[in-house]
Amino acid sequence: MTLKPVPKDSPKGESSPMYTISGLADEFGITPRTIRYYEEVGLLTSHRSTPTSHRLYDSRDRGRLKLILRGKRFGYSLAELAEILHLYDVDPTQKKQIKRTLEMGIKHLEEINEKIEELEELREEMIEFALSFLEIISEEKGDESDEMKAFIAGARAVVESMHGK
Amino acid sequence: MTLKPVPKDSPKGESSPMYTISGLADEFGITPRTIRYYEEVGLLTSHRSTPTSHRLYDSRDRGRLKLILRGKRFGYSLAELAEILHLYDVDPTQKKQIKRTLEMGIKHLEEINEKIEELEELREEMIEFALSFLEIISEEKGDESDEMKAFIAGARAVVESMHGK
DNA sequence: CTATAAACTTACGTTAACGTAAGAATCAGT
DNA sequence: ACTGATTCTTACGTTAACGTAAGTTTATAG
Ligand SMILES: [Zn+2]
Ligand SMILES: [Zn+2]
Ligand SMILES: [Zn+2]
Ligand SMILES: [Zn+2]
Repeated sequence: MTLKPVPKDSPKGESSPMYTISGLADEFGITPRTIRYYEEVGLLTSHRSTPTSHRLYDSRDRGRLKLILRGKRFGYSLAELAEILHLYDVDPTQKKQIKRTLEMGIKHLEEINEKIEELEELREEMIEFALSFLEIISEEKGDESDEMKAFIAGARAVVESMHGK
Repeated sequence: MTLKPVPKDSPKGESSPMYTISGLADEFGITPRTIRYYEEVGLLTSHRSTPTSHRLYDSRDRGRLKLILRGKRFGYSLAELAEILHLYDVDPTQKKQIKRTLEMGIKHLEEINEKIEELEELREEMIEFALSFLEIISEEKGDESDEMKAFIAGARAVVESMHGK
């Protein structure tokens, strides 16, 4: 009988969970190269026992990576993300940085609010269009099969349920 | 006295408003090159009197451009946008395309819904962080000027007002 | 009609964000 | 200690989405 397999991403002696580079890559559907690149441009950090050993990541690094990937999905460039994530790096005891950090943070929050509003507008537009599309093809009722009619009715129900939030 | 200046983007004899390429570019804060590029890759169309004359755009083209730019701001690639905007090109009398078009449209709508949820999560995370940040610097009350105190109070009010939607 | 201003085509240049390949080093299991 | 799987560094390659420059053509105002 072999030893209980230790979870690959939680090396034994450690107190907090640690992640390998390919562990994170697999989890987030990216490649190790991407993670190394983020470190290369100063967006992410890793921890090594010796300067030549393999990279390890703690849950804080993991959270930061998650934020980076999330930001990317909303069209932020890595440069913008570096600016935004700066908020998470500031030492709250350094009075000098506080004001600017808060200003930037609030500015970014307002940008996010605008983005949410715009996304909701986009959804509304698409919904309006889909509904008018459904309207048009319903008026052309003729050689439509029962299956097609059912499909159209189903589609209309789905779209309607999204309408008005 | 000169003639009443005709709006640059509404050539005289036309019934519906027409836009020039730089008119649209200025309006949306992009360059003519970008608009030509979108046409080059088949995302946008223009209308010309002769094959060599200047490009003109109607309000439908303008709306489409607006959608493209909006999509870009949410991280969609031009290829993805081409797929999404396909919904607007389909002939509703072509039974064959209807089903697939509706399926794609609903799929994209669901993606947008997920994006909105994710964006709201991101906002909540940032708000939580900002609040804890404000908490920390408030506990270190010592050599803070009145101006700084007021600033911090103001920031907290702003962030609080965003909290919980 | 002429002179600018805009727009056109063509084509090469640029940048961000990785991909990919090669060879060396490190780690994990036996 | 051996071995196969991972990871490492280095470095050149790639792609999307335009930027930019040059020379030409088309529109518009006087
Ligand atoms: Zn860390
Ligand atoms: Zn509506
Ligand atoms: Zn048109
Ligand atoms: Zn909360």
